[in-house]
Amino acid sequence: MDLRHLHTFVAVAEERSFSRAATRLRVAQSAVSRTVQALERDLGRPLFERSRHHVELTKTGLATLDSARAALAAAEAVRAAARQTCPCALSPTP
Amino acid sequence: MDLRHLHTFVAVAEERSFSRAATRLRVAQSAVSRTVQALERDLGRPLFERSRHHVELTKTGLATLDSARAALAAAEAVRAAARQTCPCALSPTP
DNA sequence: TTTTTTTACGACACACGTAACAATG
DNA sequence: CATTGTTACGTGTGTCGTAAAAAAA
Repeated sequence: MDLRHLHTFVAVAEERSFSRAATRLRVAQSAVSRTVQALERDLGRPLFERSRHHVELTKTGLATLDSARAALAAAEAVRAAARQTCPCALSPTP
Repeated sequence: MDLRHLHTFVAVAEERSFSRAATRLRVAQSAVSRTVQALERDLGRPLFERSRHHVELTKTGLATLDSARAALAAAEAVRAAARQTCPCALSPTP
């Protein structure tokens, strides 16, 4: 499980398009395709129904989307928690 | 930000030792050391106070630990949500 | 000396971009 | 023909394990 995978998954789900997601993420379409494949392999379920000209979420994709967003938010929260400590922190334990 | 980094961080924090964390995670100590370094570099803050014979959390490390656990749990929740859909799911949209 | 963390080195896996393919409208 | 998603290939970055180094009890 990789946060980058989830980020890509959410982008494709929101854009309903691999190519638009690629544009948004500023990577090549092939990278998006492979990343989603990797996540689907990891979860053991297809996340999208690829019909040549439009992309649709599977049931699994739909059920997973919210928790994927939550996981990304949780990761952001980690960064926020670290930043929240005093500007340039060591803890001298005085 | 990488979930593997967080996993390693939590292990070291719980064991208060790089070497015991390495044993628990079944990797070499050097890998643990480098992974924690990478996370600290990513967050821009030291997470541990290394005194040769014992490891202690910095303020940042302490403030970050809970959210790190939460992020790992959120990632697990993604997997659970995917598994929760019917045994071997496609969505035939009938 | 034993135990701890860090650094150097070589090997392997993963992800990227470019480019070529396949398929639909 | 234009657009969309996938696959092939070469390249670079990251991570691993082993091994050596540095420091303290």
